[in-house]
Amino acid sequence: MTYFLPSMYCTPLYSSYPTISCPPDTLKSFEAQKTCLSGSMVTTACCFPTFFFVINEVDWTPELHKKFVAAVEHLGVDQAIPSRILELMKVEGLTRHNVASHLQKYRMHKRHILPKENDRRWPQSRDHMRRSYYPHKPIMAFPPYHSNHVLPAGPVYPVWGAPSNHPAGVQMWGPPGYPLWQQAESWHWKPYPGMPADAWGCPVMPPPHGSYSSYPQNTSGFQSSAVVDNSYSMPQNSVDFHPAEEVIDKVVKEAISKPWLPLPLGLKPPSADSVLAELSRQGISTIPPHINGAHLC
DNA sequence: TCTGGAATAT
DNA sequence: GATATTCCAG
Repeated sequence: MTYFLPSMYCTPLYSSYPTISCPPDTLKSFEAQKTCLSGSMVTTACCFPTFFFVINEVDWTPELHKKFVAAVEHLGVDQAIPSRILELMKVEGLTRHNVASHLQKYRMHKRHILPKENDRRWPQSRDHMRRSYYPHKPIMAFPPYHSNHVLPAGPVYPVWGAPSNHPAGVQMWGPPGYPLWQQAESWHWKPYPGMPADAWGCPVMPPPHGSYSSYPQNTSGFQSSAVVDNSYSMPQNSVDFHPAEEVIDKVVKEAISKPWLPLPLGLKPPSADSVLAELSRQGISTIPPHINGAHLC
């Protein structure tokens, strides 16, 4: 899955580092930030002079998974092959490979779960009970913060998270008539490691003492002060809640103004080929020198 | 050459 | 553990 973030999140500082490696902790906290910022999950990111790439990993949200299951059920188990599932799902950006991979897992899960269900039709683990209270991931794409950000005319990223009739913590393996599947404890919505489950879509809240300069530049600090610490609890209905964009802005601006401090965003570059292909797809014919010929991986 | 599916890598 | 990537048979 590919999408862009507004250029404001790509600083000149970043652009001087066509190849950026980051420690796992940084990348992890970057994940946490993205959760706050967009409500979407991805794992690989790269920053270029004018924009910020996030590529390649599909977030199989409950909503997306439901589409997948609906397609599989519609086709029937025997006819459910990646290309046809993809056709039925009608999800822009999703590839046959993505679907094939998910289908593989889906089939493995069915093989693994169904025999168990004969013995225990209504598993009610404590985890499941807790997950039932997880809020929805927010429906939230990046607003155009600045008019000069480099973004395609239309959204190029899928925005999952339409409210469903099911708790967001529940992955629905199987057709709607089979609640036992959606309660399979081995297949569930997972929060980020180190983050409380109810931090999904957690808006970035200001620190209690009101000074943004107290935000550490390293992301573990950012994470602990703004994301993981849910003492800044969000409203009950997180779907309708918008993050404190101005707070995000300030954090980013501070990162720009203090380039000597560690970067707040963990960046892991994609392959040069995928970047060039994406640029081409976006109709960008002029390849910035940072990208063209840069050592990207 | 393309596709699906299993195995393997990340 | 989840997803992507690779490999191979059809």
